[in-house]
Amino acid sequence: MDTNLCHLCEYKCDAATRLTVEELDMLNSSCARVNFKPGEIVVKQNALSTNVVYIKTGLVKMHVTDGTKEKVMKIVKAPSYLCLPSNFSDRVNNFSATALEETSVCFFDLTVFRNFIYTNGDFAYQIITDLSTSELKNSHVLNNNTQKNTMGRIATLLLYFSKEVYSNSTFVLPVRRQELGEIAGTTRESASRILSELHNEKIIDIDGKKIIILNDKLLEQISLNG
Amino acid sequence: MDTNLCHLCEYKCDAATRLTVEELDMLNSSCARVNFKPGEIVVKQNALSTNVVYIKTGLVKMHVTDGTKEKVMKIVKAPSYLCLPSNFSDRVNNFSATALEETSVCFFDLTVFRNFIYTNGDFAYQIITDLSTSELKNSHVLNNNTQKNTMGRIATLLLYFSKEVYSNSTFVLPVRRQELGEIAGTTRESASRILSELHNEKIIDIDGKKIIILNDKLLEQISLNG
DNA sequence: ATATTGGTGTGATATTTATCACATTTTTTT
DNA sequence: AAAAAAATGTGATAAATATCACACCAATAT
Repeated sequence: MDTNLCHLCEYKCDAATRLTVEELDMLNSSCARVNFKPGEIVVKQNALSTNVVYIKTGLVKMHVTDGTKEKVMKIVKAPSYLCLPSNFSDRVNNFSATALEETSVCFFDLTVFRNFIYTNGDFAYQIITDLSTSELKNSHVLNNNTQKNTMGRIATLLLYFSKEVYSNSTFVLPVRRQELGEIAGTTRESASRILSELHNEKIIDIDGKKIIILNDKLLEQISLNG
Repeated sequence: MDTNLCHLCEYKCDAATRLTVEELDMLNSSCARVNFKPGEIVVKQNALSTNVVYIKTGLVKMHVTDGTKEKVMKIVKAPSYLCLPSNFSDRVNNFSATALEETSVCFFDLTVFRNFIYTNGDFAYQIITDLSTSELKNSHVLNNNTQKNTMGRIATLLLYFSKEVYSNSTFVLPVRRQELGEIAGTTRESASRILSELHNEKIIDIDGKKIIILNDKLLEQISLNG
């Protein structure tokens, strides 16, 4: 049996569960499935945004560059759409997306997807809910990045990986120190130094990219900032 | 003639122009129109988000507080919806909104509004476009706030007021220095100092809250950051 | 009109963070 | 396995920004 059919997909997003079997078959015939390895580019900034990009499994970072500096806007965990705002506004990708782990992606035809919004109110409503949730998450990122000191931001990031991504107090960082800094809005050196500090204070254990959170309470405290 | 009818409204948003006369009449009967003076609170953080809030004219700031610090997330200029993401996700206002200038607001019943999404694909599509555009704008704010130094952020803000809000190289700041700092993610003192510096370098002229941009090119340059 | 309050500008200083430099470790290539 | 390249940790220093302090001005209340 070919499990590569949209209506049999076990990674359907909330919106897709609102589609009829016929609609899912239409979606299916416009769907290209691609797997990416860590480091591979899924979406390229400034390219035309002609496909809806949906990650079924895996983890990616969304990032922008202005030519010199590289800023990681956010980490996106599957299942999730990657570029809906670009799809529906200026049709140009505002960010690049790079896989941090083995990631499986579906590319859908934008026209097919767009028609569902017109013809299936349930689907449209769910997309609106998704966009809304995503925008609020972004706001928290903004708040996190502008109101906290560097250690608070790194702490928040470690907790995010531990709780949201890996659901484990032990995990392997999917990024190197340089990128950790870019995500937290600081430098490689500062990121490294702060990990050391957290280690010295016995809040985390470090072995290369492997992190063990020893004192969750305290890390939460630091994350909320001081 | 009663011009206080939605279908006669001259400040209709893009989405509302997709509604039929009948739908606009439904909207109208669920609409409460309120005017706010500068400093008055339009929407309160943590209150239930049971209304769609649409600003027809005026200017507001969206802000959050964690109990101690006050962070201005963004300035929103009419015409615009204020809280769609809160309306459609957790139904609790994630931000407060405070009028910066005389602002006229329509409060719509969320249920009526939500029904239009199910029944009018054109309307739904436009809301999705609006949310998308708004999310991308937020991303730029994030980028602006995390990648630029303080002077760059203040310069960006002055250019925003000049170009986006007042369409004039001379304008009256709708906020005091304290708030200018909060928007730019810095302190009152730093904001004040940077205005002085820009003045000393003959890039702007200052008379209290009145600002004249003298060297637009250079201010753009600073905004892009150095 | 005077007193009180809130807003502002600016110096002095402390704190935070970035930058530079380089030794060390880890990973990749040949 | 050896060599080369990339990533990391950490000290020393510089730069940016916040904090504290206080004088001054403007608006508002008494």
